[in-house]
Amino acid sequence: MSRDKSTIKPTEAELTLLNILWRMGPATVRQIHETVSQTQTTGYTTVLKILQIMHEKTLVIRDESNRAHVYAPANSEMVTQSSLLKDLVLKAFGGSTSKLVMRALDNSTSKEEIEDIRQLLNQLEQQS
Amino acid sequence: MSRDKSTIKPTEAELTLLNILWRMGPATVRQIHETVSQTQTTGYTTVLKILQIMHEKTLVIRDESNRAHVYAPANSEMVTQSSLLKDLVLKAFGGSTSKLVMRALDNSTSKEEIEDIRQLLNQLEQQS
DNA sequence: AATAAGATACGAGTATTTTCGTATAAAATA
DNA sequence: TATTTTATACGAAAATACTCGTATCTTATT
Repeated sequence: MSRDKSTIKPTEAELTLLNILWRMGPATVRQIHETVSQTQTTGYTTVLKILQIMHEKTLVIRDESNRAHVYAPANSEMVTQSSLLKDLVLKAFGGSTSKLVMRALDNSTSKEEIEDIRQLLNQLEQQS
Repeated sequence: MSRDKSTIKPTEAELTLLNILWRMGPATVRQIHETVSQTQTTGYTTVLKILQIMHEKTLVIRDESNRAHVYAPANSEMVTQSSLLKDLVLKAFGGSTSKLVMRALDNSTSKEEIEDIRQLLNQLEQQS
């Protein structure tokens, strides 16, 4: 049961930091650590280390021109979300995106959300 | 960055075996291993061990009345898919299911799929 | 200039997941 | 009955992910 190394799938800890970077924009380790600390107790050097690993994996880029390096996501939130969805579609939905979509929708979905999705479906139909 | 132990989220290897069980129905280790071997090279005792761990975690149930135990999923494919989606919504879509749905849909979605989803939306609207 | 504060690098410990070899028991077969 | 085949259990190694302490360097402060 080997893993696919071609896909750059962030681990959970990495995804936590990516989420912060998408919200904050480029940030130093200190800034990121402060934000993480609002919801978790994680050491400063732990955050630093994970960012260094993410840099090796090219999940983030960094500006080293100043002493405190400034980290930024290598890929947009959109691209990463799509990648994570693609992975889940393959591993849990037999490759069928529509099955995933239909499973995601349930009676907790609001009228507004339903309307938003309808509009997107209309747009997609026009394009094809 | 600790993990949530309350949620029973299968690991990747575990999900692989669950997929097989959902397709095959209840099966022995040997049967499961044979199926796994069609796409991967994994030892017999590796599959056995993972099933034993899954049994401890109650991801599967098993019938021990015969020498060769018969394993079956503890939860339906539907329940597990929903659980995995919920997890992804929280960790990568800020808790918004509609954002996930809209990201999942793109111009590779076929007309048939679009129509299927439309019908589901109609049904949901009626219920609420 | 000396000291303190703040930064990165890096090794290594811990936890989790995946892997498989070996021991042992039960059943089939010779 | 003896032997071979086929099971499970279990320990532990290997791979991956997460955590942090300490060394070292740079900048700021006294």
